[in-house]
Amino acid sequence: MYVSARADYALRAMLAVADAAGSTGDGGYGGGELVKAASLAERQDIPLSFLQSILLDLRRAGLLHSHRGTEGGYALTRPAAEISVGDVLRAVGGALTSVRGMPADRAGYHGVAAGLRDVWLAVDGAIALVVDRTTLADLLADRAAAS
Amino acid sequence: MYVSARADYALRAMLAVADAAGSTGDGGYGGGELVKAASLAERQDIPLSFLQSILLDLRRAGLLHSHRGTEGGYALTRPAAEISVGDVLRAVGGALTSVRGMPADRAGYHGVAAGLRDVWLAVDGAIALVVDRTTLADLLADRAAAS
DNA sequence: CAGTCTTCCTACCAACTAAGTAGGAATACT
DNA sequence: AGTATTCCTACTTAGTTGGTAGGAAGACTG
Repeated sequence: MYVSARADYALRAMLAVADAAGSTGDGGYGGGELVKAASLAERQDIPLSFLQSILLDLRRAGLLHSHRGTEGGYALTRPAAEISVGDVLRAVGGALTSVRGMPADRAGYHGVAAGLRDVWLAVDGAIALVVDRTTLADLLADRAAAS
Repeated sequence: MYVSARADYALRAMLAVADAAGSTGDGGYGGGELVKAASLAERQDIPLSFLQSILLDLRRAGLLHSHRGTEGGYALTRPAAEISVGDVLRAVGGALTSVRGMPADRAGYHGVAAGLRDVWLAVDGAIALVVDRTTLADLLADRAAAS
């Protein structure tokens, strides 16, 4: 699996949003707790203008809610426990497994290589199992337990 | 997981070598059954000169044995049942999982994102389980069963 | 209503990687 | 000697990724 900078930043930003809002005690989910893009960029060392285009993807995917203006910012649309790592990856990246730039399920093998398609599908399923099982809340809890 | 053209071609070439030698009845493993690069290229629609650089990788990784000259060609160094898909992928591609171009185990997260590293390691393990369990012989057998 | 803050959106640039090509040197057989 | 084939290096080309610039649109304050 290849994790692009875009996907990596997206996850870190989502975690930072969940953490900032969650510190108020409502489990990371509350309409009033908006976090500014500049604050996220600073806390996770992400170039601001690049981050903004990523936040746009996340909003279009329905994972974030945004608000403009002086007291604007971003907030989760669902509790952190209901957002999985896979949700975020698919919001910015497309398919989890790709063969030569195309999704794994349209590979087009022939002859002796016909069995490869099933291997890629099995890999895709194995990855999905891991990333869909892990939620943002899990990752934040791990951190709290480790510190 | 991203499967590059190089990795895809490598697997198809290895399968073709195993199949060509295996048709003699010795299970795909015999020093005398050399397959020419041009023959592999034609059977799996791979650009010949590109294939040659891939075969070189496979030879350096110890998966193929080669012989020059008029009756030259390539053969497996081990029976097809002892070569896994993962062996081939690692021969041409490096790490199975990479984050921003670097191996998953040296990610360097801080703050709220610290838990991500464990996610990537879990993904890497899940992929390895699939590709190391599947051998070239398995794939050839699947094809025989399906036809 | 003017001013300020922030998100929103499009277009663009630079660097890198992947994919594929070309040409020749070394080796093995006849 | 001649021919066939692997071997190896260097190069070209096209696409993607990572990142930047500059403004338009909306939201609050006074």
